[in-house]
Amino acid sequence: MGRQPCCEKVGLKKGPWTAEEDQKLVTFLLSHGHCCWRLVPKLAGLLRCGKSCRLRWTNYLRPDLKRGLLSEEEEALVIDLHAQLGNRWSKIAARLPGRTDNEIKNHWNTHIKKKLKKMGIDPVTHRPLAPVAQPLAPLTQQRDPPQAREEARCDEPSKQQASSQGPAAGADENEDEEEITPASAAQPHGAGATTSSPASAAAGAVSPSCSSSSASASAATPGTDVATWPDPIDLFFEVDGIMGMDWAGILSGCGDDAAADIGVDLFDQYPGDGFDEQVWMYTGGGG
DNA sequence: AACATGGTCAACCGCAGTCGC
DNA sequence: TGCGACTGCGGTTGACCATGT
Repeated sequence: MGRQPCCEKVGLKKGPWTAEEDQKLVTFLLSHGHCCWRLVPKLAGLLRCGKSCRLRWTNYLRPDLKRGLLSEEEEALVIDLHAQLGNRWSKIAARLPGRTDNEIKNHWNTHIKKKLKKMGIDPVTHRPLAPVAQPLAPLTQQRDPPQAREEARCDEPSKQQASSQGPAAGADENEDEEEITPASAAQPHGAGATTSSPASAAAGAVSPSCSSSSASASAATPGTDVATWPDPIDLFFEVDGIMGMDWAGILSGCGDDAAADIGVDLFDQYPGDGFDEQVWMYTGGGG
């Protein structure tokens, strides 16, 4: 007994959004907010399903979105959070103001994953890929310093993710929130300040971070020790001279293009007059 | 200059969780 | 308490663009 589709698919448009559709959706949402996504397309005069509208809004039209490449701090944070949370992109995205889960997921799959692999790190487990230069020694031979234990611990969430995401992801939702709360609390959504501090905050206040060099490790997971594994994030940014890239330039050059691509400057239409991003975010969320 | 290949990103699909009746 | 509807999430796909041959 299958579920009903989220909307009547007959006659509904699919595929890339046009500038006109974007404009309709933004105009509607900015003036009405969204009470329930199912009604949005009808009320906004769009031949799309609500789900599609929500996605478009969430991933592309939201005023608080940053566009462009992730900064190195953001990448570091993503790696760090991924080590803790696994593929829970929405959770990770929640720690990066202005970034969407889709964007982070894409960035992970296209950039970070490759870099990690190139470095010989398993992007899933954040551990060295098995039979490379330094095969894992038997546990009894591992003499892991605290730092190594921290990194080893990063394996836990990933393994849960890989093996049994369901229970881990579902039942522990609140626990996760609490666990990482220090980081998230320091980063209200839309704050726009993306620095490395959340990562280190998470690292220090929460569970040991993969990127952190702080020695707070206590409960290493037996069997996951990696004796002399370098800090993955430090290593990551040494690869391909990423550190040397002109991130600021890249970032500054990207934002406008995205808007130009859709042929409409969304927020030219909604100048400061009556438009407050912060307020709008809550308007949209609250319905 | 044309074609082939690879990379990136936006969007869709299906599942799971939550909420209301 | 059970059922159905809605929302959100993560995985996957397909189109577009850039680069290499």
